[in-house]
Amino acid sequence: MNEVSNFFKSAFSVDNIIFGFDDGDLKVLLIKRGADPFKGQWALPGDLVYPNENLETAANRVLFELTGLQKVYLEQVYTFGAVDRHPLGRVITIAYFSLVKISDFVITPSSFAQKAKWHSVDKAQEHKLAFDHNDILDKCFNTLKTRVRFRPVGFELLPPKFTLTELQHLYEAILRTKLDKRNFRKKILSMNLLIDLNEMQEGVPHRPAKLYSFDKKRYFKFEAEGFSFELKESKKKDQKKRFEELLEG
Amino acid sequence: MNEVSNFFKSAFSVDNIIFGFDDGDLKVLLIKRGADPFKGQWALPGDLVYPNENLETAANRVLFELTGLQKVYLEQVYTFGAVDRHPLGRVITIAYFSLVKISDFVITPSSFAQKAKWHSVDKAQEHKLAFDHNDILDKCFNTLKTRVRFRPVGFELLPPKFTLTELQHLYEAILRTKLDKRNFRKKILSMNLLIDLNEMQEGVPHRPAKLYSFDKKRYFKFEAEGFSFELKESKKKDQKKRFEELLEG
DNA sequence: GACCTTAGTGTAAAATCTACGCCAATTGCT
DNA sequence: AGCAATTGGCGTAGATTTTACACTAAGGTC
Repeated sequence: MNEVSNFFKSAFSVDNIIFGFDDGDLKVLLIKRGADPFKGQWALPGDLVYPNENLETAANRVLFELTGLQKVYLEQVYTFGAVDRHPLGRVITIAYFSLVKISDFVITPSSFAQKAKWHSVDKAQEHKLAFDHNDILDKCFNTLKTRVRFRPVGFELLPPKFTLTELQHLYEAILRTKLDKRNFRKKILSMNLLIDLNEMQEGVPHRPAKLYSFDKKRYFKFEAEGFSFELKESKKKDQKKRFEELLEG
Repeated sequence: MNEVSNFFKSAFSVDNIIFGFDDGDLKVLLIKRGADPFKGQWALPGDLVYPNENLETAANRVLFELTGLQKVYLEQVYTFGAVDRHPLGRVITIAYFSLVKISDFVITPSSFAQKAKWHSVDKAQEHKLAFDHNDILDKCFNTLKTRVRFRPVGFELLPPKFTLTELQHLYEAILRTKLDKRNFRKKILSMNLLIDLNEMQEGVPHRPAKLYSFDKKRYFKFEAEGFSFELKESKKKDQKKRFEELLEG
């Protein structure tokens, strides 16, 4: 036990929590495991890290093999290392979360990806996932929640052109709260992070909304300076209640 | 390379960034390495994680062996896993930071601890530390900076009884900024997290200050509810400048 | 053209944040 | 005893930010 070589008998993996936003709903990409352990159960996509591979490289690899996407938002969240978390040996896992635009997403032909499916986050949290993946999902969702309040990462989840209402719905889905429309717009527009495209939605059965895109330059400038992106939820009680009813119904 | 057994040839360690506060200065505990690699260089205290040991247990163990302290604030920060970060093999390290009251601290007789020394964080950042420990220190210091703005973790660094000025100096040392005295007091007191002990400082060569302690009950209550502890720095330019001069001088 | 749906907009009151200066209490020195 | 030196402790007015809130506009469908 005191031999150094005894320590070099463990492995590490990365697990990816891939969030997407579609249909007013925050989703997470899960795969159905084809092999033991936990064969047949839903799990987070992940893989062992190659001996000569950096952690972030591994996370990007998993993401790419599954979605065909590169250069998307990816952030290390937490490392899970309970002794018994993996039935085959000592394997700790480093959890990353990434944000993808579902519109960009195409199922890749890899066998890995065949069994991938978007689940709404609520539903996924109710499932019994493989390994300690429920813990990992919870932790990452919480991180996303706080992240979105202080960094404008939400845009990573939207298509290149979006309406203010879509943006608001995204925030509401992540924060699981209802926001005041006028205050939300005021706040977002006052940051000057949006570019008004002078285009309109088309083919919607109601008044079309203006389309905006995200001003990356300004984003990086702010980020360098360090800024806060906090959004407060409505404090009025009935408004909260109304939203809770919406969530339940 | 595709044999699973090939993956089980790596190890992981924990590294502890132990912050303390003394003499108006934020400190970090470093040890002088007694063995290769990096013999004679300053390094963060850390150790390989035992095969049957949880990560947090390992971090607590390192902390205890070095300081004799248990049950102190400890938080996982980030995992560093560059392929070449350790000269002897593939070793990734999970960085934890902890906050200790220097007043509680007694040098323990372990050989490990013999070579431990508190360094002011600025100075430590200027040193060339072993491994990638400079990166780790920077990351953890930044995490502390943001943590302190939103959670009242600062109290973990102070003795059980402290004055408002001491508390303010602590915040200023961590945030590396100057805060307005009256606004700081107003803000802190308005949170009702402090207990007025109705005691005074003794033996100081000036008007003695009131002593306060931290109200843990309220802290946990707030934490459960989720609250913000943001403190804004003074916006007036000359005040900022004055502080920069202070830092330099 | 009636109706349905979502888009888009302003304001007043409340709360919070910011800047700012002076007297009080103690020690130590003469 | 008196004075100098040091830090403690306190209030307010103006600016800014946040919050609550409701109606008209535009387009599609039938």
